[in-house]
Amino acid sequence: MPELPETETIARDLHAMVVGSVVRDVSVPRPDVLREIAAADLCSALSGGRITRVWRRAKLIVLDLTLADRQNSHLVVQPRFTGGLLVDDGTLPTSEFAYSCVAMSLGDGRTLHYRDVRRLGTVALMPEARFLEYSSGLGPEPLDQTFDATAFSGCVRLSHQSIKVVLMDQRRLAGVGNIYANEALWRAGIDPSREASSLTFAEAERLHTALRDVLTASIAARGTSFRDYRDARGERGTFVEQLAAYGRGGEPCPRCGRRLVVTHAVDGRSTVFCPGCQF
DNA sequence: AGGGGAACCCGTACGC
DNA sequence: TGCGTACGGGTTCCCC
Repeated sequence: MPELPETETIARDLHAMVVGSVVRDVSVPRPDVLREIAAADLCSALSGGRITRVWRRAKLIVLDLTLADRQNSHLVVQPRFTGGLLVDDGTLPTSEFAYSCVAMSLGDGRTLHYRDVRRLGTVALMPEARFLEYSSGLGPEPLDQTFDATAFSGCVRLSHQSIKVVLMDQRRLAGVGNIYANEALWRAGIDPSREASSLTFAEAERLHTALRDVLTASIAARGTSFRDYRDARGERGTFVEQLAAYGRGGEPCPRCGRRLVVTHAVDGRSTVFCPGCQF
């Protein structure tokens, strides 16, 4: 379940590890993870390409490539629940790659794997124009310098849906999933089931700060490893220790001591909130 | 238009 | 014990 902080961690690590590398050849043991391109076309397109940057957009890991035909293209990886990118320098046990879906051998002998146990994650190769079109369908980045409380209020308070659903709507706001929606709402003291348009500007301002704070703190802790998530080195993030609400249903609220409630009534997903101090 | 529901996939947990 | 089945989870697509 990598959301923004986990994806950011993977992208930063991976950038340091593979930027400048040339892709030698590609195999696709499980082609059903591919989108927008067939396996044979992916292999021929990537071979001889150079990785110029690895970065994050929303919950996506984006590998910028200059291909052998000099076209700029983007390998867009969406890990969903169990997907991840792993670099094998020859020292990792082969059991780690039992679920490899796409394997790219690099010029220096290492191999970059997209690994995904349940294969709900996806990998797509997008030419520049297609990537821009795709990215433009996603909302603004919550940690962008220019994304202030006014901008946040603007993209959130127009909706008649619940504020939690709106926070997780990738077209309105990029990168927020169930964990950080729950946490931000707890930090801001706002009931997840509130209609988004009912928030005052002051409440939106509070939620904006809470969201940015929780995302920033989680990136500093290298993300939340709740179940499956591992970073590009196969290691867990430690932010799970700092979660106040998510995964803590039934425990006392760290702020007011009332018992945290779990409900599925808001959006069919697990929602945890404090009935004592979230209004 | 915007919202609801199904499909995607398989390890895990649970029931018999 | 061994088999069968329900479940979860984000995004996309289809339909209303």
